[in-house]
Amino acid sequence: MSPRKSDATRRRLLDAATTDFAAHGIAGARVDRIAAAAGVNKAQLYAYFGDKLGLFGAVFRLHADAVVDAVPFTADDLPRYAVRLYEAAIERPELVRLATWAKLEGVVTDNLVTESSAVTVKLQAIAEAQRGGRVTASIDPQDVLALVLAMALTWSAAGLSATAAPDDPPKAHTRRKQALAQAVSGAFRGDQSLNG
Amino acid sequence: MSPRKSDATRRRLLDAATTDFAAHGIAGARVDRIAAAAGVNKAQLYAYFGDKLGLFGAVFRLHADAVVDAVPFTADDLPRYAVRLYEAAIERPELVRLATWAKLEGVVTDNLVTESSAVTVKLQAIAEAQRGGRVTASIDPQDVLALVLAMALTWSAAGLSATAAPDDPPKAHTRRKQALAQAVSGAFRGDQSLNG
DNA sequence: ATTTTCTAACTAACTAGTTGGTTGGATTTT
DNA sequence: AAAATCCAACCAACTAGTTAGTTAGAAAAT
Repeated sequence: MSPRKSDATRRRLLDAATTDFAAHGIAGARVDRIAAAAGVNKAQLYAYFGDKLGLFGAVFRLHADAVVDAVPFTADDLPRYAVRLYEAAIERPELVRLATWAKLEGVVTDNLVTESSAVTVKLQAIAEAQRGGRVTASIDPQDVLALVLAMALTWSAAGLSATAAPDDPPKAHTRRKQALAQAVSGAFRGDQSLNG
Repeated sequence: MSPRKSDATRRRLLDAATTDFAAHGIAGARVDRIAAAAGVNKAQLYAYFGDKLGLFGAVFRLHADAVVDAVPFTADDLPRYAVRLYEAAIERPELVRLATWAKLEGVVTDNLVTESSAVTVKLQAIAEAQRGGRVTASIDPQDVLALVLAMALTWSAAGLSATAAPDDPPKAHTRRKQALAQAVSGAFRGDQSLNG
């Protein structure tokens, strides 16, 4: 039951694959490059993960779980959730890049962040916050979540605007986080009626 | 001075390239496939556009111009601008896909929608609306524009949520557009003080 | 001794980009 | 007007290198 050597090999492959898939996408990633970076023979890669897409799937699941575990959802405080997401997307941009590529390359049918079981919980929490008047009830929970996500990832690798980097001046981060919090706060405010 | 035959060839190449680049990205696109789809010999493609990246650049510029021409910017009515963008992104999703891929594949240094000269005009219009109290002054014009863009493209090919399609039920489009307009309206409202 | 983990070498198909030459219509020459 | 010349547009076939995926067997662990 000691940690088998193959587990370390697997791990090294996943790390190298994360880097390569995040940098180049599925079509652009190179199996040889991944194997070389991991210091693992290519045949091992195929033994563990079946094929290139299987490897991508493993990488994707790994990081999706990490983000869900790391960023707690607070339906009663959406601005805070948005800011947490902003920070996570900057510190570890891999998942956003992987997800964006997966979507563009069509390896998922429709939505991918929105289809996991963790999303159901979030939607229910939003609905509850709406009943309590803490989030506007005139926007569907699905759209609330989608918009918060989009706003939080405005400056991420998925966004079309300038991408934020960890080494940006602290003032820039603060400015964006305040803008984000204020915008999210105003967008879903529950105690007033607005017409579009 | 009659329209030269080569113009039609060029056009067919650009059309085919748009489809292929939008569908598969730069690395995923295939020069042979594009030439075949256009009914044009591959050597012509290289004669006209230099190389694969040159072709991508031509395709990208073509669609970027089309969108800037088609979607007028109204700083005094950001919700309306957002809804117009939502509609444009659904009717012709090519540009969003092309831009997203360009950003992911790193063919642009930092920002790409944000670096054109058309953006300067928009930023100035936002600043003016802020001075008039029609847009909140506590968010930098750059961030206002970035957030509006991100919100409008929430359900586009670039977003991580479910992608909207032209043949979605009209009710779904209406629901999303209302949600978008309300959220944008609340996010940048100028006549009240909100703390993040 | 036997199962598991690893590896070098291989293949068949595919890739972006090039070459050398052909076509058909317009311009110039006779 | 007929023949010679010109030229942009066109194309089949090729090159040189890369690609995902496989195989048969060595090394190591149990």
